[in-house]
Amino acid sequence: MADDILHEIMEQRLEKLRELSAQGRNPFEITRYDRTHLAAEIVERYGELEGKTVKVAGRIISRRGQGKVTFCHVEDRSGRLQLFFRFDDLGEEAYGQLKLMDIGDIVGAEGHMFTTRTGEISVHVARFTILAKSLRPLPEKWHGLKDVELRYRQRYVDLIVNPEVRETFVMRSRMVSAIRTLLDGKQFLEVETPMMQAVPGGAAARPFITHHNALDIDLYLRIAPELYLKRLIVGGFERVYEINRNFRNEGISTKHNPEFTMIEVYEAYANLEDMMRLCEEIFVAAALQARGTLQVPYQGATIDLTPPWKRMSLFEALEHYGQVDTSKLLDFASAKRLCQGMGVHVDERATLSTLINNLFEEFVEEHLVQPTFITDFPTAISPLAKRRSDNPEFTERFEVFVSGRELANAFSELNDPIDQRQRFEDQLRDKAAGDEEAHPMDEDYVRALEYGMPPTGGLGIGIDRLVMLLTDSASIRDVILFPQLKPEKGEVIEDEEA
RNA sequence: GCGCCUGUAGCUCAGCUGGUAGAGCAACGGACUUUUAAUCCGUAGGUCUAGGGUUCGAAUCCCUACGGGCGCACCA
Repeated sequence: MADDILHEIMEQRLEKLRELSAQGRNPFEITRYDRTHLAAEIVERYGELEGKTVKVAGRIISRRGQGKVTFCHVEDRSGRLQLFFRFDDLGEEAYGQLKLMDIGDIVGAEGHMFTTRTGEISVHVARFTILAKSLRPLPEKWHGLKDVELRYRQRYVDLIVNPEVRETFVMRSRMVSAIRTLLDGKQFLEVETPMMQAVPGGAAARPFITHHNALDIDLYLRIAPELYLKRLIVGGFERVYEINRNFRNEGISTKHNPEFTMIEVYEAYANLEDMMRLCEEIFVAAALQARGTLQVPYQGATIDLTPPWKRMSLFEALEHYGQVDTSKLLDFASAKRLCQGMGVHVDERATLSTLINNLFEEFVEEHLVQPTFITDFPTAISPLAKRRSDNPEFTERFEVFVSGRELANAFSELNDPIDQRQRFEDQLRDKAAGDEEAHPMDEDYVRALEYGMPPTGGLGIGIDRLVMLLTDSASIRDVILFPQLKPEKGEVIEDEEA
């Protein structure tokens, strides 16, 4: 806050800034600096650069002064490099400038390449310029920034001082890029569909509500792009995908952030089998990009992503791991009795879906460490999936579990408009019975299906969870740059309208 | 929403059954012309998250609030 009393350290640094300005060297007036090399390039190509002059720029992250000679490390996006300053070379005035430079400052330096006595590749600085003054002290170099609250709130500091954090987000970006490359190569089209929707569909979740003033209507932040992407299949795109945020107004945990990133892929003339192969391919592409191997360490275990992955139906899994009598799981009343009989928690708001989910979490999930397709979900909990032709009580659907966690969900898409309308109506009955997350009716979506949608396979993968897996991160907050936290004091905007 | 843990200097942490706050790093001053967690000497730095209470006396014990972590519930 501007009215806070400035701390002593900041006051000292402001004084240095004033001194620089007085010398006509106000760093904040500088607009560019021409680098010749990045730090990592220099180290890599030292053989040809030795003795040559280079210009580098970055943040000063350490300093070892030794009287008439000073060593610093400067860090740019590629890595770090040592700078060597010597009184005899720089002269009194330039060497004296070092007094005005602090750890954290952004500096440009020019000089020839050499190796110090201890063998470190360094720039023998002939000229340097402070390009931006850092007024706040950085956390300590040795222990870094550990306070998780500060790490999430001030991610910029976390990124400066904790290199593995930077590495995680670089890997995230490269994984997403690898997925795009894979899909683009298969002639999928990346599209963008509405974030603000009048009917929040495509998943079972509570939405965020927002308001459009000019139209004077409430809109919902999307909980999934699914129904719009399938409209595009109707429209003839045949292969589409979207990588973007979904918003769900639910609890926050190590596995849940209110906004999270999903990829959804739809392919016409493809079915569940095709989605299984595509899912495996996407995981493989991301893993090879991020780790260069399909044997990935996760929280002490080793996950083998080599296809083909294990397959097991939902009910097989319940019978196998929990000795659950799955014949009782086709309607709510008997499922409820079964759960009560087995001592499994039955919430007041429980639905058939949540009961099956509870049983699954209780008995099965923890066992699914290696990647596994769980298939054949009941139709009652899969309102957008096509029925199995051999048993209409079940759908052609799978979810992927790795390390006890759901990472993907896919089905052969329901393209029969008559059945789809019926399923929505069933959902409306659930809603009337108190299921807040029952899928709403979407008349326009049914209308789209009435024009005819080819048989289509669809796949959704939670990108954040995939990144967690491939970066060995325990919390979703470690793979989201700015995870949702309660606002800091003074950060809440007071409602000034009315 | 519930339970457990947690909040001390810019950062990382000590501070025992209550006696009014300490280290390392960072900072500031000094020495040091190839260091790398540089070293050595010196200096400064705190409404102990906030507000109540108990007490002669509270960072410490109690209550409340706020923030954060983990687990549960909800969900992906």
